[in-house]
Amino acid sequence: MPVFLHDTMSRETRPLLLRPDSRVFGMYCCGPTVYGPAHIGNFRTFILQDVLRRALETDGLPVKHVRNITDVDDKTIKGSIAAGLPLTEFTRGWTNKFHHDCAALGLLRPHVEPSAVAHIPQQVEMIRSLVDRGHAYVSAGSVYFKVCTCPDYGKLSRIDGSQLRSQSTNSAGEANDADEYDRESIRDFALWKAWSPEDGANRWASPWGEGRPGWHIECSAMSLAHLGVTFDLHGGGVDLCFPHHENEIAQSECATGVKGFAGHWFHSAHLMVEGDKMSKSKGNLYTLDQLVEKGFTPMEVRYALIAGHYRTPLNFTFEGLENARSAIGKLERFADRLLQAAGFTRTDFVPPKVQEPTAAWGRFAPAWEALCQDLNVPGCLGQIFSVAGSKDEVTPAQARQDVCGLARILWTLGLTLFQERKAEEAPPAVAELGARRWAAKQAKDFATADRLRQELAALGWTMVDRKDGYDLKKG
RNA sequence: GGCGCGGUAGCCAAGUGGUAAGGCCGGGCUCUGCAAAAGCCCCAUGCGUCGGUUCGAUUCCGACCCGCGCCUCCA
Repeated sequence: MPVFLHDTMSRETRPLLLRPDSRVFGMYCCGPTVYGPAHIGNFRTFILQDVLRRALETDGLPVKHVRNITDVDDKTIKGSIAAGLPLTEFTRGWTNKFHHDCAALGLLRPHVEPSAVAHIPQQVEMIRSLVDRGHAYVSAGSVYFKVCTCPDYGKLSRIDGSQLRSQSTNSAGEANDADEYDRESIRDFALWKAWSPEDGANRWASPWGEGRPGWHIECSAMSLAHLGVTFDLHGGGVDLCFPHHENEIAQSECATGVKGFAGHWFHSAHLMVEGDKMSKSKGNLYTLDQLVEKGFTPMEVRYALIAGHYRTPLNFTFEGLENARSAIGKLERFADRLLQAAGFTRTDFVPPKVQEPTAAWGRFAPAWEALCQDLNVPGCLGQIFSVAGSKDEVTPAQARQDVCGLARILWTLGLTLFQERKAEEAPPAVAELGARRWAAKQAKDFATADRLRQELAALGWTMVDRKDGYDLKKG
């Protein structure tokens, strides 16, 4: 069964298939701007793209996943100058941090991760083509895209360009950039920006003088370089729909003369935090590190971020994170029972051949079908738990099929079970109390044992008895 | 104003023209010296409001109310 996905351009839910003349499914995703740590809102989008890619691979489609690194723009230049570092050194640090977080969250590495600063010649080339074809003009050393030369501009977001509200001030009430005055129309956007003193040493040669590329052009140039004139799917957060993706379409189609830039548009909804829009001023822009510091595992964060449908804004809350923790625990216990019924051990719980189309789904076929219906992750999770709670008697052979199906579905979701949680080391005084209580219990001196339990509680520790010993937990 | 998304139990969240998955929380039970954990059971005559179509609508149509996002560089 192919994966069906809603397409922003056509507003239809269509199957994702290999094109007749193609051997690989080309997928381009707008990546991070590396000027600081990515926040969980960024990661929601990247995780959703990861789930989509995994679903396609599970379906047996060969995918080429390209996700760029935006390492030359206003923010990276400003950040590097403030940090007193060369641009590439500054962005390398944040790129490494991004990769580290991605690995922790279980994201597959894209097959190609092109850097914008490493593709300046390609961007210049595309701009030159646009100028040659009359789709761009030079003004004061900058180059702008002439929107009125692109009749179908606005087709993705269905915005009628001529009705764009013109504004001479931004949302903060400040006058917009001086370069506004060099544009022929408010709708036109920069392809190349002339060097200005605040760019410091960051300047590149071009036929129009020294400067740097505009923002939108990098994705057009890099998708062309790595996926060709047209490709299968383009993804990003909803906010990129306009103007970024709209501009990409205009640039690419006008530069190559070929329509149908991307076959499918995948936009994921934004994240809210505790009912509020995420913003720096509200201090609710959480990073992975901040959540890990609060004791949550990256897997719990991943679960919480995929627990809502990708086209519905998700309200990220600590309650949701706790919910994810309980749910993962339940999944792990169920997997253990299933493994046991199949005569397997935990180390067998890996899906080495997820892309094997003949691999079994067992009772997890409905869970997979949910994913195929517009990447319905919440529906998929519901199906998994339905199996977990079912009273079906299963034979060992059926259990082995189920194990295969569960492993495949969890791989597709990118959920890794049985990860060790770092146990908090009990201080010596607490460990001493614990040992004394255990001894008292063994001696059936329950009065002393209960007293010691209360003393532990007073110190903020809980003692959990097992058959053969005990654990000390904080809180 | 334009474009778009959503309103389903205490919270989160699927879904369907034929009478509401699942998770969390809560309640009960079992087990356990206690506690915790775990397992089992229970938990929306109801799906924003009002009309319409229909044998039948939460699901289709219309209107309205409410919340949210984007509208030039935020995933």
